[in-house]
Amino acid sequence: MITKCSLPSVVFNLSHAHFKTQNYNHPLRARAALPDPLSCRLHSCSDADSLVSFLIFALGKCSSASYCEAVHARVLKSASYGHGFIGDQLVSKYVAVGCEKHAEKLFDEIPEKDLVSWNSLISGFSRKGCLAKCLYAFRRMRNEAFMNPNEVTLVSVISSCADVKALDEGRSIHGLSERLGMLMEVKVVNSLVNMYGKCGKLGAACHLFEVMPVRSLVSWNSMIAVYAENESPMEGISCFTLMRRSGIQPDDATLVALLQACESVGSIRLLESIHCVICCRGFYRQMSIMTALSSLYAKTGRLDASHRVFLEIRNPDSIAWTAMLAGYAAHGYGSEAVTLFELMVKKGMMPDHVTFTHLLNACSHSGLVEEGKWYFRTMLELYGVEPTLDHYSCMVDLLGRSGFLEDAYELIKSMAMEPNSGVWGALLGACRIYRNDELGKEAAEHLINLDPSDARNYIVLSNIYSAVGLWKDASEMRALMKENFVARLPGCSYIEHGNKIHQFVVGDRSHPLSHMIYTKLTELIGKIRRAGLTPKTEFVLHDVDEESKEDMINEHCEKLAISFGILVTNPGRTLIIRKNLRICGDCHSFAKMISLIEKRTIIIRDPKRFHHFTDGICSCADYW
DNA sequence: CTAGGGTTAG
Repeated sequence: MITKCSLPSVVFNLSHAHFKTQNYNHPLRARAALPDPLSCRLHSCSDADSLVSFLIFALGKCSSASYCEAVHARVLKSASYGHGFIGDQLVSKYVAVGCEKHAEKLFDEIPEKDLVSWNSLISGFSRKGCLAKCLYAFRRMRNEAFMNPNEVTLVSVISSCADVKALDEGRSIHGLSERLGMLMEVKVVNSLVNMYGKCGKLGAACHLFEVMPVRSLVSWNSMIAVYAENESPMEGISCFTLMRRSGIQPDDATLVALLQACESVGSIRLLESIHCVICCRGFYRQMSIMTALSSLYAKTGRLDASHRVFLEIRNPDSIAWTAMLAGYAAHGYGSEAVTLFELMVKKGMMPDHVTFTHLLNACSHSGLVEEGKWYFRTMLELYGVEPTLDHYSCMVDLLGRSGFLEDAYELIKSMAMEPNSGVWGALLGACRIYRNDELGKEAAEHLINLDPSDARNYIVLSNIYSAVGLWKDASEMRALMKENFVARLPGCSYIEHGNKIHQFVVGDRSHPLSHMIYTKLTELIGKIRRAGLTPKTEFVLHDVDEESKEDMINEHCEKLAISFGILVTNPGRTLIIRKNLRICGDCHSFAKMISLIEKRTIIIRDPKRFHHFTDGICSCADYW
C-alpha cells in the first residue's frame, strides 16, 4: 500500500520491509539504496519506530525546505516530536535550510524540551552565522527553562561568536564557562582559543592554550592557526615543532594551518619544505591540503607550481577549481580564468559566490568587460548565486576601470544593499585613473565616513584634486587627514634570499649591504638612461599613487628590493617581491625596463594583484 | 546504547 505524501513532488521509494532488510547504518549501502531522497516513495510503515528511524536517516540526506516540510508532515501524521528525537532533528534541519521561522515555531511546539532540543536550535543558528538568534535562544534556555549549558551548547555559542568576531559576547561566555567549571572541557577551551584568535586577541588565546589541562590534536591545530591568522607565523611554526615533540601526529588541519603560516611569512623556501612533508607523509591525497597548497603557490607568485599541484588533485571539487581560478585571476590571466571556469562547469562543478567573485575579478583585471557583464547577469539565473557586496565591487571595478564611470555609479545606486568600502573603493580607484574629481569626491566621502583612519582615501582624493589643478581642495584633504590624526602607512617591500626575508622601506639604509644596494641602484638607473628609456607618462597612474610625491621616488622600496635582488642572485634568476601598498607608476616603469635590460623576470605582488615583468612588458598591460 | 560542530582548504 502506498501512501501519498503531503507534497506532490516528494515521494519515497522504499518499502518498509525493504528498508529493514538493508543495513541502513552502513553509509555505502544506504546511498546505494536511496540514491535520490527527493524521488523516493514511502510505503506505509507499520511501526512508528522504524518510520522515525527512516525519517531521521532521510532527513540527513537532503537539505531543501520542501523536504523538511514533507518529513514534518509525516511526523505529524504518525509520530510524536519526542519520538527518537525527530523533533530536535527537524529543528536543526529547518535552521540549516534557512527556515528559521519554521524552526522556531516547531521548537515551541515540542512538549518536553530537553538540553538536546535547545542545543539543536542553538547550534543551528550558530552554524548559519546568526549570532543574535543564537544568543537569544541561549538566554531563553537559561532564563525560561532554567537549564545550564553543557559543552555542546558552549561550543556552539562560542563558535558563533568567533564567526562574526563578537569579542564582547565571547568574553562573557568565557566567564560563564569558567563559573560553570567548564574550562576543564577540552572542546570548550579549543573553541575559546579559536574565538580569541579570530578576534585578534592573540595573548588571550595563548594564555588559554598554556593553562589548559589537556591538549588534544585540535588544540594544537587551533593554536597554530591562531598564530598564522595573527601575523605571528614563525610562532605558529615553533608551535608545530613543540607539537611534534609532544608526540602528537599532525593531520590535515595541521598542514592547512601551517600552509597559512607560510603565506604570512611569504617564504617560498618554507612552503617548499612543507610541500615535502606533505608528499612524504602521504597527505597529497587530501583535497583540503592540496587545495591550500595550490592556492599558496599562487599567492607566493608561483602560478606554474600552483597549476602543477592542481593537476595532481585526483577529482578536484568546486573549492579546488575555485582556488585555481583565483590564482589565474590574481596573476592577471583573465581569458585563462574564463576558460577554466567554463571547463569546471562542463565537469559538473557548481560554482558558488566565491567562484564568481574571482571570475569577475579576473574579467576586470583583463578588461574583459562584456564577459564580466554576462557572468554578472547570469550568475543568478543559471547558478542561483545572489550577488553580494563583493560581486558589486568587482563590477564597479570592471566598469570603472574600463572608463564607464557613470555606469559604475548607476550600478551602485541600483544596489538593494548598502554599499561598503569595497564598492566605493572600486569607484574611487576608477576616478583616480580617469581623474574624475566629482565622482571621486563622493566616493571618498563615503569611504572616509566608513573608515576615517584609512589614509589611502584622503591621499587618492587629494591626488585627484592636484591632477586636475584644484590645489586648494588638495591641500584641504591633507589638512583633514592631519585633523583626523591619520598616519600614512609606510610602503614596504619584501624579498626572500638566503633563508631570510629582507625588508625595505623608502630610502632605507639599514640593510647590511646598503652601500652596495645603492651603488647597484645608481648603476641600474644609469643603464636605463643610457638606453634612452626615460620613463614616459604613458602610465595612467603616473604620479598619482598611494605613496605621495613628496617621497624620494628614486629610493622607493620596490627599487631597493629589485636592486638587492639583482645584486645577490645569479643572472637570469626570477625575482619575487611582495609589497604592502600598491606599486607606484614610476616603480612599475622601472621594473619593466629592468626586466628588459637585465633579462630578468620580476614578479611583484601588491595587495590587489601580481605583476609579471618580462622583456619590458608587464602582465597587467598597464591596466590595473 | 546516547541525539547536539572542538580546529582546517577556494
